[in-house]
Amino acid sequence: MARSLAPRDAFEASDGPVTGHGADEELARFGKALAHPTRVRILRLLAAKQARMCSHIVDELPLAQSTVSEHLRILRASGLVRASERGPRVGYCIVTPALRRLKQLLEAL
Amino acid sequence: MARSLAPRDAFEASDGPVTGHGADEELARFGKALAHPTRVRILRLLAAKQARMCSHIVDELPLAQSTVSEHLRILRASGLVRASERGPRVGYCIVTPALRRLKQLLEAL
DNA sequence: TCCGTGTATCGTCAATCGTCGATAGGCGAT
DNA sequence: ATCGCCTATCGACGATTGACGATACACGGA
Repeated sequence: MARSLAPRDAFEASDGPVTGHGADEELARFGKALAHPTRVRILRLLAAKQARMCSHIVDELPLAQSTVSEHLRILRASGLVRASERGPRVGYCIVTPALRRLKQLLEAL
Repeated sequence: MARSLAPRDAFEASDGPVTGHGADEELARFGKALAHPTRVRILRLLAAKQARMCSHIVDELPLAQSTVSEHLRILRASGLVRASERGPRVGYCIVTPALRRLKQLLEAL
């Protein structure tokens, strides 16, 4: 199942090379995060700080809570999004260095 | 099957808005193209002009010709890659405006 | 303590992906 | 016209995704 992919919050915004096999994998991970319109939408909501909690996002989208949670998991796994630790009131936010890293990787294309 | 996704060479490097539903779809399409390490690798090969023909790429990768062809199809469908038409000797290349558009969409995040 | 709120995970299902080998089709050269 | 090279498509397969509802889990408050 999909949930086995990333038990916890995932990767660093590695500062390594922008080409080569490692960079290919890294860029592909980011690409995967962006590869669904819903996830792009969620990123925008987080970037605009129009949402912080999962429930806020659920309110904005025509999707079940579990589905949104799953998209958030994928975003976390990519490193683009971070959950400000646990409890029922989890605050999500964009990981700015990761976003910068993504742009950097893309520049190398 | 996967081939039903894009019969022909695909989308323009639209110059439209960088936010909103349309932009979400557009960015997701680019994301999908980047979402596999092999496709990133192929993009690099094309960008470096180390490859032009499908067969060149097949030589560089441990994959069957049909698999590479499929990845190229997906890249074409995203608009990031273009096939310079005609014949058994198809030359592939990066579509620079599309790449620029991708970076532009990403900047809006 | 028990309740309510907010998230994550599970189990399931249909759809899509990534891969291959086989095969079809186009064009240049013989 | 026929042969060979190059690419696209087909059909199959196991794996993964995206979606849901149900359920388990964690914490703050009554």
